[in-house]
Amino acid sequence: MNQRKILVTAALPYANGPIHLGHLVEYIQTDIWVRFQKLRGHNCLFMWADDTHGTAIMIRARKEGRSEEEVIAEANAEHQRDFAGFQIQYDNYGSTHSDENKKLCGTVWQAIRDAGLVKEKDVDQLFDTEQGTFLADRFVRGTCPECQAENQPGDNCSKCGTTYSPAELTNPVSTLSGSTPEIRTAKHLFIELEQLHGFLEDWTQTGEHLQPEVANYLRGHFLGDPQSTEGAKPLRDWDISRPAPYFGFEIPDCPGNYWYVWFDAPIGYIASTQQWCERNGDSLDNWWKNDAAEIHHFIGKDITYFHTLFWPGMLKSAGYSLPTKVHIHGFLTVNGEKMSKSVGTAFKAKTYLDHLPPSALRYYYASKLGSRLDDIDLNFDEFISKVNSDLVGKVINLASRSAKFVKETGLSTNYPDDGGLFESAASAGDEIAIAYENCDFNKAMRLILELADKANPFVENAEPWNLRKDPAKAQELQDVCTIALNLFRQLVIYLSPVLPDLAEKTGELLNDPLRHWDQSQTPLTGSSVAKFKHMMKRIEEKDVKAMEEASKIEAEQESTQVENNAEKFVDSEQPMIDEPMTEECTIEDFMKVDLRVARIVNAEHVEGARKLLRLTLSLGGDHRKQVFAGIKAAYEPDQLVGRLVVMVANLKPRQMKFGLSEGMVCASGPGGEEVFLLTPDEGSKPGQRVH
RNA sequence: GGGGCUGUAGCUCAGUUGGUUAGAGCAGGGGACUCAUAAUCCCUUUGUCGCGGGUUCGAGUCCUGCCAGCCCUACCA
Repeated sequence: MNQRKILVTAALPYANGPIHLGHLVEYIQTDIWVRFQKLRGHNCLFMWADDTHGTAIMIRARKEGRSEEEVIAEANAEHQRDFAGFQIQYDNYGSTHSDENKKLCGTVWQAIRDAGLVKEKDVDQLFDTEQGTFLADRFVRGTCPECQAENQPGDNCSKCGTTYSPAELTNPVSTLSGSTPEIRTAKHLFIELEQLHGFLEDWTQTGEHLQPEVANYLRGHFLGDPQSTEGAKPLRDWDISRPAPYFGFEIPDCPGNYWYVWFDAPIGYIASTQQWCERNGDSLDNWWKNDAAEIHHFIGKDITYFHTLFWPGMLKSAGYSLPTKVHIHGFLTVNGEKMSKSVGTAFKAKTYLDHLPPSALRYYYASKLGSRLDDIDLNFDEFISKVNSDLVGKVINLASRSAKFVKETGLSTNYPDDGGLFESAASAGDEIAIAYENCDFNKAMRLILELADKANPFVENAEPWNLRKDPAKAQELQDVCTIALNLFRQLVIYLSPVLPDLAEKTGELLNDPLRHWDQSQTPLTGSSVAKFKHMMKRIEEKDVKAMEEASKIEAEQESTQVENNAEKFVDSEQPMIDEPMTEECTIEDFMKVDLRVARIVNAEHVEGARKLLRLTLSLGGDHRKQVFAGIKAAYEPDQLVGRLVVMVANLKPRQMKFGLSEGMVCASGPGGEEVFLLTPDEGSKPGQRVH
């Protein structure tokens, strides 16, 4: 067999959230396919990375008060932890926020420029003045201009279905700050994809690279049919830039503008490969500019057009290899329903692993996954019965019912006559391999289980438990068990892309590691047999219930947080109207004000004062400040003693009627009873400066 | 609104270029066995192939209309 060079990618997980069982459909599918190719002896690489750019990450970092780099580093670690937990094995895990990626983006960009595909257009977009950012549609809500329904999303009305641009909304509100955004015009860069129409028509419609329903979808929706009466439809220009602020890479020849996340994300596939090449002394062109190397992308149907139109267009323009195949899968439903975070059916990878073994899900997905785009359903009753009856009851049962009879003797030195069982299972290998190759994993599993269904009756008829009672039949007993264990081993080799763990344990049991598909074609003889240990536990309903329960609790906790956030979003605009924004100041201006954390060590009423309390503030050590604060109506002195506040420490002391005030305590609110002191978060210490 | 995909036994699905009485696993029923993680083996019940038209000697399979579900609908991802 010729050794193929195969480069595989899965969609890049977005660094803004945890991995859940829906993601894992794809990642497990990809991993199985990669493991299968490696098992067949091909030179196969799985190149992967986190997708790190875009508004969502930027907003999240702001909310959490840390840098984007911190957010994505944490996500990266969590993601890789989850993948390890599910035995997903990749050759490199990079990040789209890497030097390699930045450079490659520049190269691809230049090529696209040189090809004359880039043009500039002005775009009207809503701008959140409070957050200082342009708003993507999903960060805007407002009243539908058509039917007046309130609180509608930025792109179309959920009541009447009208589509519009966010700028057309009546009373638009930014969901980030609750403020009213204004329309601003900004320059955007576009790629004129239509110039590549002919190429994309050819590439998508050859039938080689895409599943037929995907090709139909693209033709029906984007490309049009040149043969039809309506003819081809022009492809729209692709808006490839975002004005600052944006978390991403700044476009070198267009300062102040950044590549849209979907531009740099797929280039991350190449960047990840480059990291691998540098580590392993290989050249990038060997993989991405080499007709002898195949490139396979695994993605979900939601990101079809990025990978089947824009991406091939980019690759073509930049002179890289085009995808050999884009494998597109459907979504996961849970017990027949769409996954839902709020109901708690979007099970996190970690939650699953806390209660259930990874192999079970890997096998269950494999038994459901086909080469088409149908959604697959995770039904827990079926999950339990499939794993238990197929794997434990049928496959592993072969070993557990025969291994201990040959623990002393090992396997027979010559493979006995098994009535052609091994031979016919060996020849079924080709069909199973084809099913794997075509991503028809469900078919592969069906074929393998058919073999198991033939192996068990063999043991049944041979009755090794009776043979062992008669010392004269020792040889026969060893032969029967040699056959049973070889049939078992053969099944495990076929299953090993799905169940690497089982393959490992089987290798140990029979003292012969399973490394290559071809080992399924020759019986193993004369090998010693180790003491049999359970290779996989039956799934118990209580474990599934425990996981469901844990997930529900997580969902409830999160939804409380979301509600709290939602309240912020309906905030009144009144404060901003009452006190409009002051003029811009520089960082230097700000730094003149020395804000410090202080502890109120004493608070008392001031005789004769209507509004003031006398506070004694400690900045640590002997540093004390006396401050008269106009908060008498809002706070009782007793409530204040001991708590931390923020004060202006270098304010010029001011002689007041009742004494010298040596600073100010920070508070918000219009005054009177509505005064709210600022409180530093736990952990801050008196005397620390606020930056 | 437009488009894609799906609809076969209680459940999950196979059904190749249209060709005899439509299949498998699980679940259900009956029996056997006891080596094995209450595992295994044998036998067995179940279908208006979403609905209605059409093409054909013949349709689960092709065409068409309808119904239902899922998904997509480009400066949203």
